Amino acid sequence: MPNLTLEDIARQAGVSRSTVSRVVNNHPHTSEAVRTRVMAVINETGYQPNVAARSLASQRTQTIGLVLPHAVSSFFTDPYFPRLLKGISEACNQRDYVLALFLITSKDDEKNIISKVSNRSFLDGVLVQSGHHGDQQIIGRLVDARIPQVVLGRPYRADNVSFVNVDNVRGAYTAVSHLIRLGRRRIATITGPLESTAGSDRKEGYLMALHERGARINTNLVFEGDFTEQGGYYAMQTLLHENPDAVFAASDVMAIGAIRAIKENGKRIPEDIAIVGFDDIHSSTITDLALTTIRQPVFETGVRAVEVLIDLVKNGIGFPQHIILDTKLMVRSSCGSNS
Amino acid sequence: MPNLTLEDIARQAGVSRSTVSRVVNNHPHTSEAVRTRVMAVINETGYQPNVAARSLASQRTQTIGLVLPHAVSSFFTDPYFPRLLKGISEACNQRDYVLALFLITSKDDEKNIISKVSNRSFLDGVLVQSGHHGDQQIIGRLVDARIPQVVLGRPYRADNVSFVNVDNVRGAYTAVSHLIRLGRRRIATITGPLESTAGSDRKEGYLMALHERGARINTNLVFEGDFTEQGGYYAMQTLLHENPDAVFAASDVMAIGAIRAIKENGKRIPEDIAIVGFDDIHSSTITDLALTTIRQPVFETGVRAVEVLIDLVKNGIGFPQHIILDTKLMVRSSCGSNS
DNA sequence: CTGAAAGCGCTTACAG
DNA sequence: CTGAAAGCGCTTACAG
Repeated sequence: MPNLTLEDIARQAGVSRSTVSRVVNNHPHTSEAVRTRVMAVINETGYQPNVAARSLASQRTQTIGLVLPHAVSSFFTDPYFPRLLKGISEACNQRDYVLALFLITSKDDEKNIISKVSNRSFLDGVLVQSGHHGDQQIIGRLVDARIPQVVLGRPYRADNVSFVNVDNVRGAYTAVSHLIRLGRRRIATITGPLESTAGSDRKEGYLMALHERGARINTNLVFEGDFTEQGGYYAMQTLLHENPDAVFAASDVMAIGAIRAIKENGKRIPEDIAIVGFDDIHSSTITDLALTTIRQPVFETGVRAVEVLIDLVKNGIGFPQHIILDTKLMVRSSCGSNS
Repeated sequence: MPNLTLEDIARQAGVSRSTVSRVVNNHPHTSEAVRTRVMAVINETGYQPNVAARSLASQRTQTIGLVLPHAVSSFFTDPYFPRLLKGISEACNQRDYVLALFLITSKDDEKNIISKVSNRSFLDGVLVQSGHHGDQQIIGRLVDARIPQVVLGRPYRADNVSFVNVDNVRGAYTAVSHLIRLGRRRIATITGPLESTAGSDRKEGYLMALHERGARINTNLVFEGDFTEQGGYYAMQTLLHENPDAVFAASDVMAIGAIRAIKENGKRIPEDIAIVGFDDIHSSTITDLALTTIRQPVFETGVRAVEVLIDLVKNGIGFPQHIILDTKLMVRSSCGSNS
């Protein structure tokens, strides 16, 4: 069967091409009679509009891109990405946008993808997962190309760019304040990579909470992790030498590693060491211990980012929008209760 | 800046539109002199061809779709998908194809996505993750629409459709044979969902190995899981009543759950119960125990699927291609050594 | 509410 | 090796 065109449908329905186009696109001013006649022919024939022709004429592609720069290594281990992807994907479906995915895994990829993604005729807008210095390049290119973009996470230089982020500072602050309220005094932290904004923001929250109670910071209680279980495990092994009575791990995955180290060391949780994580990944890997943690709205981050992006696409880039979503302390048994 | 067109470049380079097009697309018959002149103008101006116009004229989109039907729930917990995605994504980048992602998370999504994906003008081809009965619908629609497609996994009805799969039967057979060789006699299995082809194929491998040694099957030693850690945990709790001396878990994630149940029960691994998994997810979550497992080439599955798909796109659908990749037994400490 | 017509920016035989 | 020209299949002011 040859591909059907608007022209074919028009002929069969006895109207003009323009009219069929209006029906297909739900334009307001079409008479009920004509509309039903045309729809009948469309359903009968299974006509589907040509996407390229439509984009060419309308200068819209109804497609947005998602760029994951430099194959964020945690992409493969952290449940963060699947949840984010689900939010983005559902939001796109609902608004009738298609999602194009770009995983940057090498320098070659990067060049290629940057030039593809900055072609205005290709995508209506793009979402960039960010939080590392290296991401500035792609963000800058998109700004120069005047392509609507929304950054997921906090970019290093936030001016001129819209982003949707979670309040990492406040989340970490809340976690550590909780430990302080419970009477813990030697509170350690396993940070994320400090060159990432999520890592450094959560560390800042930790410091803020300690400063607030007027404590001096013991730098031996601060250890940089990498958002992996393995990293959490090693970090905790080192921190154990300092005899902490609590730990704030900047991700649940690292908390799981830390717990393993603590147990191997023969200490009890929460009696000897209380622990709080960050993410609320619902990991059943640790159901023998309910982990107190900071829940962050990952799914919602994806949805909001798509909403903002589509707004920029439709109404122009204008002023950058900065959306900061709240986190929530989930109290469970891993840090005990007031003593 | 107004968007540049071929016409603009042609004018500046003093050649025709056709010639610029040939240079841009690396067509063979263009003189070196003209080529360099045109390229100079292109680089100077930053010209990028209009994607829609190109698709419309060439009837190619250079885009392939990846459909994940019914939000395979393990998408959010199993490291399988990120690895698959990486393989697919890298292969696409290298061949200059763009990847459009479709997560089906609801019935509404499904309708929408099926009709979008079966529009010939939209995608050059599509990859469908499969292994459930429900996936037949979308596969059928794509066959009807004569859109090149490759199924990831084994579809229920394999005729007429190309697929790339892992040899699940043989993998499971190898795992269980290994346990038999080690002298284990009460070998249990935690299967995947039996309505999935991966689940039932791996169960078949288990049965094959036992039949081969002439054993009767004890159905109490077979328990259906769901590829989650939680599911593995519960399955193992039940199986423990049967006093098995070995378990074959149809996924590493389930094996992790099973290990938890075994330890809670006070049994030793591998002395009391040997365990073999499937996947080789390199989970550091269980580094206190090195898990013997069947490695499956997930990344390569993605790459091969893209290769086959692009072949179908370029050379016509023709006869369906069935590619079955080998697995490999990774012997570690969780099932001990010969006794 | 509907139609005729211009235009979106490419590719690709067809000549030469 | 290069150019003129047809054609890909839509959308969208502009009239009426």
